[in-house]
Amino acid sequence: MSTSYFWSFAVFSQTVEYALRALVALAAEANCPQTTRQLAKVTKVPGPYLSKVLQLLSKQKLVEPHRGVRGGFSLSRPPRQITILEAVNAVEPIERIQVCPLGLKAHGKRLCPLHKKMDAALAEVERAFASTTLADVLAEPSASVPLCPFPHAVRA
Amino acid sequence: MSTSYFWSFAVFSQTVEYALRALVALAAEANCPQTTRQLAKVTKVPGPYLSKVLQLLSKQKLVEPHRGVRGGFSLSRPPRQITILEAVNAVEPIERIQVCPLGLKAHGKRLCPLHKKMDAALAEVERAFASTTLADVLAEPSASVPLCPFPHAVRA
DNA sequence: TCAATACTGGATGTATAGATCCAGTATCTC
DNA sequence: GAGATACTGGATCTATACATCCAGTATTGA
Repeated sequence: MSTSYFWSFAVFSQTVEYALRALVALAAEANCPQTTRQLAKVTKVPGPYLSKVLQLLSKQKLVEPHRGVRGGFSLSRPPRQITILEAVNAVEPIERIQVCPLGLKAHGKRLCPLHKKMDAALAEVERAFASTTLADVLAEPSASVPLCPFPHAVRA
Repeated sequence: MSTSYFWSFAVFSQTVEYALRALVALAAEANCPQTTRQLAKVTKVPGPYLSKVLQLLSKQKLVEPHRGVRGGFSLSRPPRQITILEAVNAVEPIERIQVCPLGLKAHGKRLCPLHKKMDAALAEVERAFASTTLADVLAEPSASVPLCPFPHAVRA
C-alpha cells in the first residue's frame, strides 16, 4: 500500500539487489576470494544479511565458499557465464503467471487479458535478465564515470 | 530472502495486483457504480483492504466514490483513457533509479553499469504499462476463454 | 425527516522480508 | 597441533506490506 509512499514500485527486491551487488563485486576481482566482511563494505550491504544471501548463491553454485584464513567467496564460473537471471533466480525465483491468481479453475489454463499482459511484462524482464551476464554489467563501453565502485578492471 | 521460496520474484506487489483487478472489474461494468463489497467478491480481494486500495485510486482521481444507497465506485474516465501505468503509480509509484543505491556522491548522477541495466529493465516495464489501457486489457481479441471473470462485455 | 446504505479515516493486528546474533565447524598458516 | 580466520545454520529481532475493525459522515429514497 504505502499511503505515505515510503516504499515504491520496484522491479527488484532488496535481497535481489544485494545479490547482484555481491556478484558484481566478486566479478570485479575474479581472482582472489573476498570475505563476507570485505564484500559487505564494498557493496554497503549489512554484513550478517549479506552472509545469508551468499549462502543462497552458494547453494545455487554461483559462488564458492572458501573457509579458513585467506578464505572468502569467489565466483564458481567466469563472469561471462553467469547471467543476471541466474542470480535473481538464486535468491527469488521468477515465477511466471501460470494460472489465474483468482484461483478459478475454469476453462483450462488460459489467462484473462489482464494477467496475460502482466505475464508478458514479466517475460520481458526475464528475457532481459537472461541475456545479460555479469561480464556485460562490468563492461563500461561508453566510459561514463560509474557512480558505484564496482567496475574495477577485471584482472586477467 | 525466502529460503523456503514461499515468496518469489514478482513484478507486481499484491496491492498493485488488487488495484488492477478492481479497475478492470469497474471497467467491465463502466456504467453502474459497484460497491466495495461487490468488487471484493468479484476480484477476490479482502474487502477491508480493497477499501483502502480504492481510496488510493480515488485520491488519484482514477475512480469516483458515490456515497449512500446505490453508491459505490465508478471509473472517473472511460477505460480507454486509463493506463496501467496510472493505476500502478496510484498505489505504488514507479521510481526510476536516479542515483546510485549505494549512496555514493561521486561523479554527478551517472549510474554504474549494474544499475543502468536495472533501470533499463524498469524503463521497459514502465513503457509497457504506459502503452496499455484498461480497454486494452478488457479487449479479448483471440477470444481465448478467460480464466478470470473480469472481461464481461463492456456495456454501451 | 428517518433509516438504510456506503464511503472515510484512524487505530490496530498479522505475516513476511529484511537484519542480527552466536555457537559450531572447517580450513589455513605457522 | 594450536590458534586464528571465516563460513554455516539455527534462533531471534525489527520494519513494513498486508489486512482488519469500527466509529463517523455523507447520500439516497421513501
